[in-house]
Amino acid sequence: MHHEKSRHLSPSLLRLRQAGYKLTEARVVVLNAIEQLGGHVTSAQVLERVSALAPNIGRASVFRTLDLLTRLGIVRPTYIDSSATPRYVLMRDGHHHHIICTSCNKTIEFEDCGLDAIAKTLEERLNVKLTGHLLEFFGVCATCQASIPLHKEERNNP
Amino acid sequence: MHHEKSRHLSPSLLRLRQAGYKLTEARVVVLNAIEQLGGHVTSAQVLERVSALAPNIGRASVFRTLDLLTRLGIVRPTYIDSSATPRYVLMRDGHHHHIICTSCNKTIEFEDCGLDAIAKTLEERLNVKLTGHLLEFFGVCATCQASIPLHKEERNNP
DNA sequence: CGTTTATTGATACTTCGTATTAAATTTTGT
DNA sequence: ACAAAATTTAATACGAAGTATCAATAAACG
Ligand SMILES: [Mn+2]
Ligand SMILES: [Mn+2]
Ligand SMILES: [Zn+2]
Ligand SMILES: [Zn+2]
Repeated sequence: MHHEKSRHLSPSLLRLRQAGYKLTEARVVVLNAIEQLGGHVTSAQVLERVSALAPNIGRASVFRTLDLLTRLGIVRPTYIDSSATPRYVLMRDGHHHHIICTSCNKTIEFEDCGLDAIAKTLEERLNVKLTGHLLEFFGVCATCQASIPLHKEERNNP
Repeated sequence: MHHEKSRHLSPSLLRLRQAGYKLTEARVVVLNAIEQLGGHVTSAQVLERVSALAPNIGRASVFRTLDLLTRLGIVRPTYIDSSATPRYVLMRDGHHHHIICTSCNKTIEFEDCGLDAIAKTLEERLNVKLTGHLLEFFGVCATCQASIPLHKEERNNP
């Protein structure tokens, strides 16, 4: 990470630097890993990919970086299936929206959210400064609706 | 949990039973714990409260129940501060909305969300059946805006 | 009641994330 | 380009959160 030109930095790296954090190899590689993997990624996936890209990077640094990225709103942890470990998802321009199928745990991303109006209202009403949001819908995807009921809750309703 | 009358059941317990699950002591007590605690609660808090209410209930049952409640959409895990363990929040009628202050991690709940329109659109466009949603805004609360900048990102911007 | 079946409690275990600290890197200023 | 100052890191050992297992129990339902 020696003497790199700032015009070649990804938006995320730029934000990191503008927030006053050093642009270290660990941070750059973690971000690369997340971007390469795409979508919702677990820390385990990030760890694996990072050590493929740069085996020297320590496990603690990966967790530290995930934490930092979260605090800066670059990334957001989300709970998809079991009560286990979170999935991290890149926040594009402060926005992220998806639907989680409660039957198969598939996530469906979508782009449009009419949230700017509400955001503005909240900012005025509560005196807060909003920088991003996560919107999750829960429900049953088309495939799962079509398939034979697999789940007890559906079995018992004839 | 013997022979209880269904008219005295909380909405959550009703949902549990209508989904075909047995109304066990562990489940009832975990739900009581969550409702007593209120707001965003960690599994540790639930464990503690549960063992105060009914010391015989095993730790695994608490986690199993949190899992089940999540799958049924009665409760939703949310990530507030560190990258550690999730906080569970009760979904009231399928809705939950809050603002998380990225500076002090305080959460501000709010009621109104104009999401029914978008929900309907998505249902039609994607053929999904939606049952609930979580909406989180990120930003800086009034108090933190007023206070002297504590964070590096602010220190470095004169 | 008694039968059927889901669920539990106890415990041992795995795994994820963290604390610690000396060493290495990044930044900045000359 | 270089060195000083400050942050960040890698390595490792550690702790705590959640899980697998399974015999024992309790809910549901007639
Ligand atoms: Mn949006
Ligand atoms: Mn809502
Ligand atoms: Zn599905
Ligand atoms: Zn705040």
